This record gives sequence, structure tokens and C-alpha cells, in this order.
Amino acid sequence: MVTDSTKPTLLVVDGHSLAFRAFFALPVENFTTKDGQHTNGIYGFLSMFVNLLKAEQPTHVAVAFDTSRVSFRTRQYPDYKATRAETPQEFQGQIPLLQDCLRAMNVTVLQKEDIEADDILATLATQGADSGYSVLVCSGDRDTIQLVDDRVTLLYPSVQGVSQLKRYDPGAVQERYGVPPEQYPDIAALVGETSDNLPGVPKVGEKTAVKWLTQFGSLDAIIENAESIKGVVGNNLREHIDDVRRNRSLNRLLRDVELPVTVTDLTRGPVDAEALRDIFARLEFRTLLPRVYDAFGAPAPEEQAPQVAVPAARELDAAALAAWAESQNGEVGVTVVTTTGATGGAPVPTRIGLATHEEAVEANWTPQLGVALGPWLASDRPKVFASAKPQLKSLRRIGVAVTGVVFDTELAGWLIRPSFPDKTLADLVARYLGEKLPEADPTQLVPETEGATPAQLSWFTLRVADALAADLPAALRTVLDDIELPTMMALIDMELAGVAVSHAALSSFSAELGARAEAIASAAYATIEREVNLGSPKQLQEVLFDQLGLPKTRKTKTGYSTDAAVLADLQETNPHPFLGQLLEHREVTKLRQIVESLDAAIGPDARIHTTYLQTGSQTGRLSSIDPNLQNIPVRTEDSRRIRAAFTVGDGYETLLTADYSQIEMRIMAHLSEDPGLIEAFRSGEDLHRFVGARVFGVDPSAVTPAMRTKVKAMSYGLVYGLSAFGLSKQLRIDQSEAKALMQEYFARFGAVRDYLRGSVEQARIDGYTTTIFGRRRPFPDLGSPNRVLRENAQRAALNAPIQGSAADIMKIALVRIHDELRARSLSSRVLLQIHDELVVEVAPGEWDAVEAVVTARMGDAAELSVPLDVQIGRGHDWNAAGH
DNA sequence: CAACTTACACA
DNA sequence: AATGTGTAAGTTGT
Repeated sequence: MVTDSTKPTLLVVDGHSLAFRAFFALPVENFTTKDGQHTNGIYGFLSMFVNLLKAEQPTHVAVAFDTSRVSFRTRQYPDYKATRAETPQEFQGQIPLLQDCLRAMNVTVLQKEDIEADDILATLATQGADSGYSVLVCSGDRDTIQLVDDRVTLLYPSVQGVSQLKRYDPGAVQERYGVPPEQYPDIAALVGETSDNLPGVPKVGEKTAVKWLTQFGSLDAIIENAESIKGVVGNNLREHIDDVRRNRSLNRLLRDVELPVTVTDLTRGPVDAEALRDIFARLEFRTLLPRVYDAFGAPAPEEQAPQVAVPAARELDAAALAAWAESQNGEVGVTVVTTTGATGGAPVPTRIGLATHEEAVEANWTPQLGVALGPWLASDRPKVFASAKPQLKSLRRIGVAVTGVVFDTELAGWLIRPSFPDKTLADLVARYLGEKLPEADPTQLVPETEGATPAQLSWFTLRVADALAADLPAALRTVLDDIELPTMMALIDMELAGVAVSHAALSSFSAELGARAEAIASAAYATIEREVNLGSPKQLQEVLFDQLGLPKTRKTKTGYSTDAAVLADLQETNPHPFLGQLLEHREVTKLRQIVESLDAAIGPDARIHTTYLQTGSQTGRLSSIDPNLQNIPVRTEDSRRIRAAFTVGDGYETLLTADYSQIEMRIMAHLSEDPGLIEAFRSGEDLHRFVGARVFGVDPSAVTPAMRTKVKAMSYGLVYGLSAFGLSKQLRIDQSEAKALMQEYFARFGAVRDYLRGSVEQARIDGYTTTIFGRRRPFPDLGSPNRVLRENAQRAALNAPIQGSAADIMKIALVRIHDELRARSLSSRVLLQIHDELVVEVAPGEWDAVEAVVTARMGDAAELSVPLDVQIGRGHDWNAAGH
């Protein structure tokens, strides 16, 4: 005989009804991801669910869902639940995500065509009770009361919300409804159920129903004795007997639904740490993860010790470390520890740790070690890093070159999941090994936990690299080997080279801009007869809309927009001197801010050294930080003075700029194989003039500037997933005119539309987009029922192969130019990459050779069905070189 | 003091 | 309601 304490407990939950209650209980504003996915139903359900797991400690669990609003009951009685309002779209979309969460928690999710969730619950509860389980049924549907008996308890959400569950055992049902559980459906049949659109006997409520049941003993007996019941209610009963019979038939839950599982299959497994982390990250649930692990009685993965014993780090002297490295045949993990920037100066190596899968060795970095280990580092013996770039940079600073980098965990992790922000070794150890990288507790003066040593970090790096390599599709491995690792080597040289910038030019320009800003501000204050902070959108709103009484503009989260587009619109409809002054002030202060930050970034070598983030974008582009040299102003006369401060450095002769013209449209032509677009590029005619001639049906020579502007905006917009609305706003034309323009465009370049449509559809099927060179970007939301989410994903998916292929091509060109300049022993060097432009510092006498290399390697970086056109510029500074 | 919001520079 | 980035300043909440 099993005692209660050892009896297995089965928990079965109606996912739909409880998530739906949570959906209404939690304010949607607080539960929306930055992408617009609503999560209130998911969060509320999971919160209740983990509490339940923790409190009840069930050994077996299942969550059941309805498949649709249609079931065998609606076939029997088409009006069943017919009065229910349409399920809100915001809720509908949450169900699949909730199911993903549950699966990640290793909880069985069940649903079956034609069957309601409660029937699945009834079936499992019956099986469970018959097999000796103690059964808990959790549902928000009162029909499940009939399941309660001495082995089955119902947990029913109270009016306060889903977190408060009331327990119904037979006694509690008797107390609350005045009848034993098995008779509850009789009451419900008599009273009816408004929410299910099942009318009962008029004027009969719970009280009367219970009275009759007590008096006659059963529903059948009541019906048999209907004649004997007096008064209006008696009449009503006799007139509605068919309704009562129907109600009783419909509210009987099926206890013998055929399911793909039996109760014994519902055991609780451990959570899938990686899947759970991913889905919670996507839903932006931060506090729920530890609660899940708590409910599962398992330590969170962060707290798990490594599954494999970490080898102790052996401290070696320079000669021994070098000898150890030379004796290794396979891949060696490498970790270079550097001084931190805060100590002043650029980081240089302080320690190095090496590891194989078996051994971990390390040493302080000394000049002697540099000499001893230098040959191995410079050899092509295979080395694996976690974030190699800063480490290789630190070595290069002290004159140590490294080759043979065959893997980088950060790059690989990014290629697999470009959207994932966490790519440090610690993150990847947690994600791919399910282990916690030992870290010294920084809050402790004397840390209780020892952090991993450099050699041990190298050991972890190797293991993570193995896991990543196993997860890396062949196409992405090619991107890593042929594009990303070589690009990283080129970036190291570019970052270390830096670009010469004139402090004198910037500081005087900054002062001038400051004076101009002040003058404009004074004039603006005079106009509005008071002083406000012109940089404060809040104060500006007061001035514009209250004081000056200008019409309200586009709404933002916190009020009304005062951005440049809005101010320009206002200036047209309600001209006011303050508007112009404000715009001018914005422009000048923005420039000053840029000039100031650039000036502050000039190093002791009179050059600015940016850092390129190789894993910072989702498309494959680089980004640039500290400072960002990819957004230096260019459009206005003032901004060109900033570019003029970027000069050729000492010992060099001139700057060369090389940019791809219309590379994205060329890729579009290649991918879409549109004959018109391909002809446009092969003809050598100006693209927008050619397209304008086709769209407006005139000779290329008759294309006016206005026509050219329109098709140019249209072409660029295409690559971004532009709508007629967006185009009309961009060009400040009627939406109808924008629509006509788009139609005319697609009539002439139909293959472009076909390609764009097809590529998004393919992405929906594959789950990711692919560039010409095989780089991928996942798009899980292309099939989302949430329209905002889906359409955002569609536009991004439209753009990703084009922007990504352009990034691939530029990286390939960069690497080949970088390598060829070195191979030919030229001193000229690439300094900057601005997406479709390279800036090269040309050494004396090398112009012709460098120009030839750059032109050729950019031009043949990819074999497209249209030529890649490269524009070269030459000058003493970036502005002069830019035309 | 950190997180969020707005605005704006570039491709 | 047109993709992808990074930075700064103001505002708001802890």
C-alpha cells in the first residue's frame, strides 16, 4: 500500500483558460517586448505555473491547449460558445510562444483537433487516478468540477487572478455548491452557462437547482418528476427540458480521449537550459528564470560547476612554456591577459595561458617570454581564442605577431546567432556547455570563489570552440574561415594604424561652432522672449505648442515630436523665426559635439584609433566605436571642414578613398536578375537617370532633377521594404502619387518585386536569410500572428541579404587589399572602412601601385551579373580625397 | 546613478 | 508606416 507521501502526483493544467485569464489580469503595457510582442498572458501563466510546481512538487505534469474554437461540441450544437467574442489577436499569438516555454521546461504540451483542453484534462485525470496517482487539475473552467473525487483535486483561479488558486476537494465542492462534485454538471445543466452560450431553465439558479437535486436525487429524477413542480419555474423547466438534456450532454467531459502519451510519459525532466534562456531572452523575461530553476529544484545553470574537472594551471618559466607550446600537435587555446586601460596607455600583455583539452599552462609575460614564444605565436600552428582581436592587438603593440588563428568563439557565436548580445566566453560557456565559468566575486575583498586562471580560460575556450564548431553549419564555417578571421587580422592593423587628425583644426573649429551656437541661441531667446534649454525636447514642446501655439505634431511616447523633419514641416505650414533658429542651433551644436569628441579622441601619436566591432551588427556589417568613425558628417559645407581635419600622416604622401557606387542596387540587380536593372548597370548610364527614363517613359536626357530624386528615393526605399506611405512622406508627395510611382516602377522592373517577395517567403520557410556568401540571419518572427512583429521582420528580412552581401563583398575586398599591400611590401595601409568606402594612407611613390591594387581587388571581390564600380579619390585630407 | 527617451550623424 | 549602426543630452525612476 502506497502512502500519500510517496504517492506520485500528477498535475494537469488547462493552458488556454489560465493564460487567457492572465492576459486580462496583467496590463499589456508592462508586458510588451521592444519588438512589440505582447507577453502578459505568457508571463502570468508561467508565474502561476512555477508557483504551482514549487508548492505541489508534482512528479508528472502536462499542459493542455485547445486547438481552435471548433470542437466536437460545436458540431453537436453550433451555438456552443457562439457568443464568445473573437479571441484577441494579441492573445492568440502568445500561445505558441507559451508552448515553446513549456517545452523548454520539458513539460508535455498536449492538444488535439476537435477536442477541448478540458477533455484532455479529464482523460489524464481519470487515467492518473486509476493508476494510483494523486491528481491535481488546474483549470479556469467550472466544468472540471465534475472531475473532483477523493483522488482528484481541482485548483481553480479565484476572482483576484491566476496567482490565487482555490482548492476544491469533494468536501469543498459540497460546501460551495451544496452537491457532491459528480452532481455539479446537473446543476450547471439546469442553470445554464452564459459564457458557453448554453441557456438553462429561466428563473432557475444554483439555489433552486440544488433544492431540486436534493429533493429528487438526480437530474433524471427531476426530469421524470417535472410535472410535479409547481409555479413559473416548474413551467419553465417543462418547456426547457430539451435544453437541460443538451446542456448535460455538452458539459460531460470526455474521459477516454486517445492521446499520444500515457500518464507515465509525463514525468518531469530537467529544463533545457539553452532553449529556456533563449526564449526568455526573446520575451524579455528577466526575473522568471531563477524562479523556474527554483521550482524545478535545480540550481540555475550559472551556479552549476563544470561537468568536467578543470585541469590545474601549471606555472612555467619562459623556456618551458615555449617548449610546451612547440610540443603540441593539435589546437591550443590561447588567452592573453592585458593591463586594463584605466592604468593609462594602451593595453599590453601581462600574462598568457595556453591549454589543450588535457593540460593548462601559463606564465607572466616578460620580454624573455616574448622571445621564447614568439616563433610559435608567429607560426601557423593552430590557435583558438575567445575574442582574439584585443589580445592580438596587445601583442602587436609590443611587436609580437600572431598567425595561425583558426577559431574565435566570439566570431563563431555571432555567426550562429547574430542577434545575441552575449558573446563573451562566460556567456558561451553557459550557453554551449551549460556550465558556469568560475569567476572571482568582485564584491568580496577576499574572494570566496577563485576565478579561472588564464590557462583555465584557454581550456574553456577550446571546449566552447568544439561545441560551437559542432553547431556551425558548413556555410557559416566557410564565412568564418574565408571572411571573418582574415577580416579580423586586417582590422587589427587598421585599428593600430589609426588615422591622423589635426587637433589645431578641430579645436579652432570647435570654438567657432561654440560661438555660433551661442549667437543663435541668443537670437532664439530674443525671438521667444525667454531663455530655455534648446536641447530639452520637453521645454521645446512648451515653447512651440503652448507659448507659440503651433499645431501639435507627431506623437511620441512622452509628448510631441520636435525632430528636424517635424520642424521643417511646421516651418512650411506655420512659418516662425524660432523654428529656423532652433534647426540651425541643433545643427551647429550637433557638429560641435562631434568635433569635441573627435578632438578628445586624438591620441599622443596625433591619430585617432577607433575600435571596430566585428560582431556588433545583425547583418554582417562592421560597426565602429570610441569614437565612431563611420558617421563623420559629410553633407554640409561645415561638416566637410570636419573631414578636412582627417589628414595624411607623417611619412605618407596622400590619402586615397575608394568607394563602391550603388553596391546595394547592384546586388539587387544580381539577386533579382531583373533584365532592366542589369541593363542599367551594364549601360554605364547614371542609374537613377536610366531608371527615371524607364519609369517616366522619357529619354534619359529628358529626366529632370525632380524625376531623378523620386526614382532615387524609390530605389533606395526598395532595399528597406518601403511602403507607399513611407515614400510619400520621404518625398513629401501625395500617397496616391507615391503609389502610382511604385506601380510604374514595378511595371518596368517586375523581377525586383518578384525577387523581394520570394526572398522573404524563402526566409519564412528556412527561418533565416542567406547572403551571396552564405552568411545567415535568423528571422523567427516571419510567421508571427502579431502583425507589427511580422511586418518588421519582413522588412528586415528583405534588407538582410542585400546589406549583408554588400558587407561580405567589402570584407573580402578589404582582406585582399590588406594582404596584397603586405605581400608586395608596400608601406601604404588601409585605415578606415565606412561600409562601402575604404580610406587608404598612401606612402610616397606608391600611388600608382596602390590605386591599381585597390581598384582591382574591390572590383573583383565578387563575380556578379553586373560590374562592381569603384570610385577612387585622392587628396591630402579626407575631404579633398572624397571627390 | 542607471535606464530610458529623443534626436541625429553615417552607410 | 524605411534597413543597419553609435553617441550625447535630457528626463525619470531607484
